[in-house]
Amino acid sequence: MTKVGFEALYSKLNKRQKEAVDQIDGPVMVVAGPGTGKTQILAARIANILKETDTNPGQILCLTYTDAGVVAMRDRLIQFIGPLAYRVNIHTFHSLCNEIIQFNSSYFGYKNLQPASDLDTEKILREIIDELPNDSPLKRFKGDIYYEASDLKNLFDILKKEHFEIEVLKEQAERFFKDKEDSGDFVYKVNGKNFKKGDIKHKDYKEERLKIDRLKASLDLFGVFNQKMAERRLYDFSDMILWVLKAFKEDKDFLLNYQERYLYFLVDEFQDTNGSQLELVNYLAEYWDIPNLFVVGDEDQSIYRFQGANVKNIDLFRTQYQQHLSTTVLTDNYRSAQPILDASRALISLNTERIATIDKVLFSKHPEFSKVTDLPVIRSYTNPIQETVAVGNAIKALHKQGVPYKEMAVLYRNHKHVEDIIKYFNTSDIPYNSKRKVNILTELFVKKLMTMLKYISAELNKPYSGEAYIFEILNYDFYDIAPLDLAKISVEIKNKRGTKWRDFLSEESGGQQDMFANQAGHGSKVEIKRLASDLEYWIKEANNVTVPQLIERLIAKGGVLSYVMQADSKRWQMQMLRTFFDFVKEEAARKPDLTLQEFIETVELYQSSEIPIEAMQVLHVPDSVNLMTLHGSKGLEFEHVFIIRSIDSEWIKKRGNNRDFGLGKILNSAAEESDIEEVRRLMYVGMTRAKKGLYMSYYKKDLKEKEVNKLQFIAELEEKAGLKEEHGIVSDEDILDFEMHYYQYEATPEFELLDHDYLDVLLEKYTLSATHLNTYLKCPVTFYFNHVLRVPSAKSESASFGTAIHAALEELFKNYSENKVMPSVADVIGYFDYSMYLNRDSFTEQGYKRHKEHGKQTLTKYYEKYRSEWEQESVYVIEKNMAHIELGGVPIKGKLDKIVFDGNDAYVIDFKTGNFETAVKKCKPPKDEPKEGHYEETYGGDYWRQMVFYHLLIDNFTEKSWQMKRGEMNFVEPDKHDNFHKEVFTISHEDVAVVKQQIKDTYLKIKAHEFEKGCGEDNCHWCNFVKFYLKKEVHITETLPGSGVDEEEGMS
DNA sequence: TGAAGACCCATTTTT
DNA sequence: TGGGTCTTCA
Repeated sequence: MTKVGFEALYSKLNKRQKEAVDQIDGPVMVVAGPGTGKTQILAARIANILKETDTNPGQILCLTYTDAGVVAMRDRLIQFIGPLAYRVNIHTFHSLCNEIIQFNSSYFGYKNLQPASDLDTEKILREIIDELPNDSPLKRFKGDIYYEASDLKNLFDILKKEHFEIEVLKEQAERFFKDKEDSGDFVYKVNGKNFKKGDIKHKDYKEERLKIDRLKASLDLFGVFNQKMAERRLYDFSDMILWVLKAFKEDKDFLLNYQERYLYFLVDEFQDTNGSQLELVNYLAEYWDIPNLFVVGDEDQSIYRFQGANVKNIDLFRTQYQQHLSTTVLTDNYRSAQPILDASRALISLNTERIATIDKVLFSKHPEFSKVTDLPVIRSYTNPIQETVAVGNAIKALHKQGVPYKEMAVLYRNHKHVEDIIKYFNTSDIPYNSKRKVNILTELFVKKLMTMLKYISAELNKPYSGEAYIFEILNYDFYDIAPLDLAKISVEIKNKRGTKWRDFLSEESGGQQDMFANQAGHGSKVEIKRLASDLEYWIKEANNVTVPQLIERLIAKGGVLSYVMQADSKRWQMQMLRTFFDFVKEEAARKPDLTLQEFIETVELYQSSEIPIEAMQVLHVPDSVNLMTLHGSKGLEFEHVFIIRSIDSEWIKKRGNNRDFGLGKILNSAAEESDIEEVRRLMYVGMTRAKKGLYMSYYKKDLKEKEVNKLQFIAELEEKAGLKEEHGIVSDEDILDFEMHYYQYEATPEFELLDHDYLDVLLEKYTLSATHLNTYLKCPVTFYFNHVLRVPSAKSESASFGTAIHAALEELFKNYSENKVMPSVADVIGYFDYSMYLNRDSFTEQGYKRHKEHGKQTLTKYYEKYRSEWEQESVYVIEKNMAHIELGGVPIKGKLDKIVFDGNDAYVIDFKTGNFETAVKKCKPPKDEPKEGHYEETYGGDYWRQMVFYHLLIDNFTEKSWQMKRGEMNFVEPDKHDNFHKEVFTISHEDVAVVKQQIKDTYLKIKAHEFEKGCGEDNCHWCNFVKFYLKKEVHITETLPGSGVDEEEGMS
């Protein structure tokens, strides 16, 4: 190892760099353009201080924003001063604050403060919202959650990002609104148009008011939130600088402790929330009349405003220390060719959010690239596929010329922009590095583990309650069991009524019986035995060990680990496994007596709250092309840089999106220009990553042939930097070749059915019902698994809730017709509670409480609304079973909730739980010219069909000569405005004819075993099952969309 | 012409 | 969920 020392490295600095380093006293600001060596300056400055003064290294505090920055800083410093570098305090702002909090936690009033997880925060917010008064706009009952998810997100964002502003701005905001309203020039933005108070409609005005009200409510929440966090000895990362600042303000001794500790402060750029980092540094430095402060930064590269970074910080700093400040501008660029620097400067000069007096004209000083004269390239392509293929081809060509892959990068605005490129790289074997965060909870692999845990937990709590999971687990590729054998077993089990999967499996593993010796393949049998004994082992172990231990055994004992070791993407699978296990351990550390059930509920809470558990998916291939977002590229450099998908609408988002209507957005509703400047800086950062070759591209028409606008910065570059756009052309052959691979992914799932003779036997006595008909029309694959193989399925919370409501109503009417006395509300709620109790195992503890409360309220309102109506009805039947009915050779059956009679005239009533708004489209008949693939328009809505089906049942019911006059869907739950709804159906001849035909067609198709083609919907449980589990290979980024449990409609 | 309905789409990232 | 945009209907 060559020994490097200060002198040697110092001599390599240029004049301006030396200037910045040499002045060792007083505040210094270094404005450094890209590629000018910021880290080197920081390191050299520290080295110089140590050389020129008798300062102890421990008295120097160097602050940066990221951990990566700390590492880079330390490495650089080692080159200058060797091991001494370890004695210099290099911190991130956060780690410094963390240290202060930990060290002084008693000052903050709490011992053993812990950082809060996102879930803690979520839980606290839920609690707060639960405590809000019922008329609060934040608390609206929606389904089974007591708040609007988007509100929660907004709150969360406000709390996280803006809580500095809040205290100050709360008052400001209110004054702002009041003044504006009073003066009449409050400009409301509604549907993208501006309105003044005079010409705004009442409705729009109200919407705007609502936003303000919500905002105010959320501001009030903030105080409560902080208090609750403190009670639990938790702190949010975004909280902690606030806490420390407060401590500095209040306690001068506390401050003194830190001021005496450090003599020099060096800051690597402020990336903070509205000046808090600057404020923190000021507090530390205020001890000295002329502080030894050294700050480096580039206002043109400030691209993290969304996370708090503010261009104004650097300006603020300058004005603050004006008097003694010496400013150095670094203009010697050691990275890029001159044409790249010129072009990027031409672009960034258009920004106004810059330090007015400093115009950084950069000069290329790179020994090799400064000689390069090639201009940056702008290319347009006809469509995105052309662009993808062209970029891929260009990369291949460069590699052929000897450019290593790792010296090339593809930069883009959003992650989704790179998906095509990845497909292209995969098909043409170009190695690439892509670093992105993946939520492991949505990954197939983790979902499989979770299902196994759910099975174990269910069986542990109540034997046989996990039946619904077994079929799925048996199909996992952790074990080598043939799907067809499983299908057969499934049917056999169903035929032997009362037999449970678990019993069957343990018999198999015990080897006492050989049920399927002749049918199932021998290989499958061995594997089934293995899995069966594993499952029993885990269930037994679950009683004796902690959750992390159980999961450890799940991984080690079963097929999981060996599967991972053999998988193509070992590294990624292991990474997921590790992240998942770390998470388990963390949860267990938080709550030492964690039960499996609790752990599962926690994970489900993460999922429902959309809080990710992230693993960094790093495909580390040594020499490979770098794919990253423009944000991710900050601080890096590559010989050749491709900036793709330069489309205006993709880069510059329209403001006022629904994700947050935080203070910033409302107060700056006119600040669109600064948005554009931020994105222009992003482009600038991207461009200045290139050393030698810079290629920017866009496409003219999207895949729907719609014209798109190119990025305005491209036009600016043409105008201001004199770059010429060229049209890129790709050969048809290349395009075709790529498209072939591209569409391969879209293939519909297919799988192997049981043999036809066997299916015939199964379907011999098949009778069609309305529910079955609906299921088949929607998705034959689901029909096959649910109604032919009859795989046990778990009942969802909402389905069980529906059952309980139905049971309560049934009991009500039964009692009334038998005793002629209307049961009281309390009675009805009693019936409901009893049914809930019977079904309590399909609820979580909280869900059970919530649904019970919701049911109580709903039934009370419903009862009050309809009681008098019910008392008018004299003759009716409840839960009428209609079987052995034949319709043109098709056996049909059904169970009707309630039929009210007037002589032979029958009025059919069906009770529906669930959201009225979403049910409306289910009540519509088919259209004459349906849109391709549109379910309701093609076949009509499920509820409509159900009613027509009932009509057919009654018409063909030979025992009685009833006539169905009317059908009615009665919605038990009111809509948002608390109105109850009935959907009344008068069934026409045409309706009857249509459904008759559907029944016949469907019956024939069932008899002909047409089950292979599913609906292919993203959230279809069984289509996903076929797609992901019956196919025995796993793609790295493949995730399983939708949840494992399907939504039940509660149709009876 | 305006209202109502259907449909599509939901950054960037650090601690 | 909820806004913007495009389509359909009165």
